[in-house]
Amino acid sequence: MKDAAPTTQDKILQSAYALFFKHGFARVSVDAIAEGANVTKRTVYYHFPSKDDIAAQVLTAQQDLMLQEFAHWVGPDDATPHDKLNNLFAKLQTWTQSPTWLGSGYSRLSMELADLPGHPARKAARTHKRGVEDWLANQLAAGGLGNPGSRARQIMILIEGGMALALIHGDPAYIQAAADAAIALLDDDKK
Amino acid sequence: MKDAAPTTQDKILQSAYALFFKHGFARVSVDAIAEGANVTKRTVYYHFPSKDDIAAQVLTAQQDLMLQEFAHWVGPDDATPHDKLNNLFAKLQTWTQSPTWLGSGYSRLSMELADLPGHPARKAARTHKRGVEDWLANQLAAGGLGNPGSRARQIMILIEGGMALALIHGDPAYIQAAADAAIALLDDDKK
DNA sequence: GTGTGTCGTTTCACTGTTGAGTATACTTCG
DNA sequence: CGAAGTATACTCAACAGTGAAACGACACAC
Repeated sequence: MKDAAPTTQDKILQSAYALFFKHGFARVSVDAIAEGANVTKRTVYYHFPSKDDIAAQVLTAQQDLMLQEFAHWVGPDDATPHDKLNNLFAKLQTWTQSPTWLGSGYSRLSMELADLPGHPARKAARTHKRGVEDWLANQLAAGGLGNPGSRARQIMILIEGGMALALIHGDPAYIQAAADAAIALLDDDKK
Repeated sequence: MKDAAPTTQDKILQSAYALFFKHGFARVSVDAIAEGANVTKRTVYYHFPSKDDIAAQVLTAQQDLMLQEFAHWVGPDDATPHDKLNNLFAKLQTWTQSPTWLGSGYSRLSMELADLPGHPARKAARTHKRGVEDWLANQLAAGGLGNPGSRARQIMILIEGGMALALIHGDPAYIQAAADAAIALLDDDKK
């Protein structure tokens, strides 16, 4: 197992990941990241040019993992879009009910840095969200559905809104409501 | 015109509003709030016990204004739910296209303070979102629709998700997609 | 109407802490 | 040796919050 000896870079990214996703960007210090990685701040600055850059790299590093996770969530490739959506939202609801869940890290960082559209972490978040939307559209297209692009976008909106309101109210019922809406839209032949 | 002499408290709240909604909570200093209100920091602390409390009062003060704004957006009381929704989303899209628009301040503050569910600003945000959802349900019920509660919740989710993704991508098309979904759900008799 | 006290408000000047980022020296390993 | 990586110790700025004094308007006395 290679994991027994993670590189210093990885240790830093892992520490930063945990802290950023818990407390956000501004309220995490580079000292705290260093401490979590068991190195000094100077070492952090040897591997990364700035705190902003660390945030961007954290998000980028998570991207593939998240897509794999989603792919796992929808279940077997040959399931119907209907079943895939149900599976996806069921897993999403489980996830949001975890006591350590604090929303989507990408969305949270984007909102915290709303006034800085050029921030590297913002770009990473955009790439991630677009990647998920595209992947979702492919899933729907593979299931033979019409308008996979606009359907995928609507599902993204429902997921995003559901997570946001579930977080704000601390109530997973918003995920269920989003799931219901997604299924209803899927069954709607007019679109 | 009484507005010519706003109280010191109001000046502080107004300054804090502008800064919090632009830069978020953590990246705004009490010194900056004071400067924007043309008072010293000590004066700020005379009127408010803490920075956290200022945030909460800013959100609370905006609450009624936002509801009035929404009421204005949906148009005449006797319009059909269909028309009201169309009006609402059209105005929402116009709003999000303003160059100074940076998302919902309530959502952004909630996300920034995700790890602090007991924070006074979080409570103010919950109250606000719940208020909008209830108002929306009343609008739908007044239009004679079934299941106004669950429909209102789905519309809230679409608004929330649409705004989040419009902000992340800088693309108002997400509001349009949310509007399409909302109308489709409204026309869907099964629900 | 001038003097004096008082109370609500505001300011000046300050504390102690923490922040991002850096100059430089040490270590370790090929 | 030399280069990559890590640590010590530092700079300088910004931060939330505070102590104590000054201001200003109004009240009451004479």
